[in-house]
Amino acid sequence: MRTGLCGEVGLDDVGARVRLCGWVARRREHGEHLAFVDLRDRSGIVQCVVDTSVDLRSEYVVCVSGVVRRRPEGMENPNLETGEVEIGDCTVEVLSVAEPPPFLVEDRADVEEAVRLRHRYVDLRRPRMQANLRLRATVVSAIRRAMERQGFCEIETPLLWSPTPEGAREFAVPSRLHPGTFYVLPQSPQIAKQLLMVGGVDRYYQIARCLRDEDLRADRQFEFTQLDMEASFVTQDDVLGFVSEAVLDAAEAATGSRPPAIEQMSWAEALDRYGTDKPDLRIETAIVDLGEVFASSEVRALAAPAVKGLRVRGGSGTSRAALDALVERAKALGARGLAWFRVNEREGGGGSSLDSPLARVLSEEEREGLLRATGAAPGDLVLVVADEHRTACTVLGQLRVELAAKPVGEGPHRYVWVVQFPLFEAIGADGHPAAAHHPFTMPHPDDLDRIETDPLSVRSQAYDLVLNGWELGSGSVRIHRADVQARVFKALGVSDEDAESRFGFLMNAFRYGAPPHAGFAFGIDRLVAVLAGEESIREVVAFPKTQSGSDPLTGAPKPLPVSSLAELGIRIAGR
RNA sequence: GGACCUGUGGUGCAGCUCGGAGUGCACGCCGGCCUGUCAAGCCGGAGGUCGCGGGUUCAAAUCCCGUCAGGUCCGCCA
Repeated sequence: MRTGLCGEVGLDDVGARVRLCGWVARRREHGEHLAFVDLRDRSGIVQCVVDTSVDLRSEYVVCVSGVVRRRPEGMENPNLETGEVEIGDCTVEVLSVAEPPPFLVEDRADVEEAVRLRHRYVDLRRPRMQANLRLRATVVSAIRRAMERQGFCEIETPLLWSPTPEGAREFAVPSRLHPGTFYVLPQSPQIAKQLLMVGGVDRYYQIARCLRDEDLRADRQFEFTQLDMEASFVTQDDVLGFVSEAVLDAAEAATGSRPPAIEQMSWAEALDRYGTDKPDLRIETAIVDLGEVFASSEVRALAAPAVKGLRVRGGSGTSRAALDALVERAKALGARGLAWFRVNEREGGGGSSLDSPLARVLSEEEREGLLRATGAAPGDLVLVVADEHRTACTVLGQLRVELAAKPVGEGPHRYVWVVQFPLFEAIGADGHPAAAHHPFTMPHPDDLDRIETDPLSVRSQAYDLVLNGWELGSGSVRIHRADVQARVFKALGVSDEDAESRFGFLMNAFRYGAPPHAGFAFGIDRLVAVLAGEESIREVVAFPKTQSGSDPLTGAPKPLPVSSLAELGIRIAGR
């Protein structure tokens, strides 16, 4: 039907007769017998010179036949990829007429989300969305090739799975053949892939759809896509290598340049220096320890298990009102308080002076120590939190991001592996710690003997992949030994009966010869969003849900007819 | 479950503090003019349940309460 794509016509084609199909993006008419029609398809836009009288409106679908010619001197359009040529001697066939679109099909049109989603098929015609969808395909393709090259085997796992309440809320699917019982849609293929390892698959991967019935966010949809992988007879470093290869290949395919090898950082260091387990390394400043500086301080506000500081470059101009707001913000984040120091040029030059309510009560050594430790210079602002170690770090970490946050599309892509997560999180109301990753995560071999005596100090062999402050994914070396698993379950307060009813089939499988195995999963939507410079993964999903989980295009979710409910053995409460 | 922002012709906004006739801007749309435009230009025109419901008031887009929708975030997301 066509000889090529609109966006690919160039000087090489001058003189060629072409047939192009697409949508009428714009038309500029000059009297009855001259019109410039911008024809758009997925590849871009090309100008067609139409000198016959045809009624062409926005978004009509047309087929244009004509001859590629160089534009007359001075008539080139440098803003257009195809701006040096145009299609002349055009005959136009209208394939489909169109009503005026609900909004302009152009990138610069800023339209409310609900309107875009209701007419997503129009929205998707915009160059930005076309580029995002194709970028996503490029990324997925590169990942597949990297995994295949490394000997991984793509295997599909069931969408209709067994309820194994474990963390995220699951979507339930009623069984028609067994009324009153349910399948669930998988939060991830976690257990299935571990069964595959027992099944001798050795190296599994899947571009897997995962479903979690949790509240939505800019970086969270009910359905999302992960590169899910698992391998047997491998170490943590092997897994990091496999995934790095896939991610770097994908980044290279997407951006044209290969990022440097992905660095590693311990979870403890991430907390200490960035106050979070997903540090945004584009922001230069890190949190510094001021414990020594204020070790013997007389200032009561700074007496605490930990004193941490953050330099805010160029922040000395921050107004008193804004500083008060920062203090309030720090308190809202859980800190006892927040001390601030505006760093100014010392009167008469030479050195720095501190402007702060605390400046007078600090000793000379403390003032100098503060400046030295933070590296602050005149023009900067220094924020200090004295509190429990974790609180001091997380509060300053949050302020660091809020004060210096960069748009997703700005700056380099800084990948980092965060390793050596703790095995357990804080003791819960039931007197037991919670699994930081999941209950099948292998403890760090050096920490095995502390599972019972000091569980919170036990490190795990779990790891996260972080990109510019976005958690892309996580994984771990799994427990394959029944004795270790039993100890971890015991520490978590999971009874034998509990373990049997929730994970019995996995534990059973392990009795028949479980290889040591480890794996990882990362969110492709998030990776693509960052690579595309988009703030929300909705921009890289063809048909996303709104924040309240509805789809303005289809109207989902909707009630089912009573007859359907009856067949499923379901009665809606309160009717 | 909670906090905040937004909702005004098809689209994006202004108007809202301090109530006084649906007032304005840009784009789009319709008609006319126009043979080198390219976010074409010029002239003319149409298009509104100010999200919805209630309250206050002589009078509500504007103030108050509720509610719905979209967004950002907290909780949640092993």
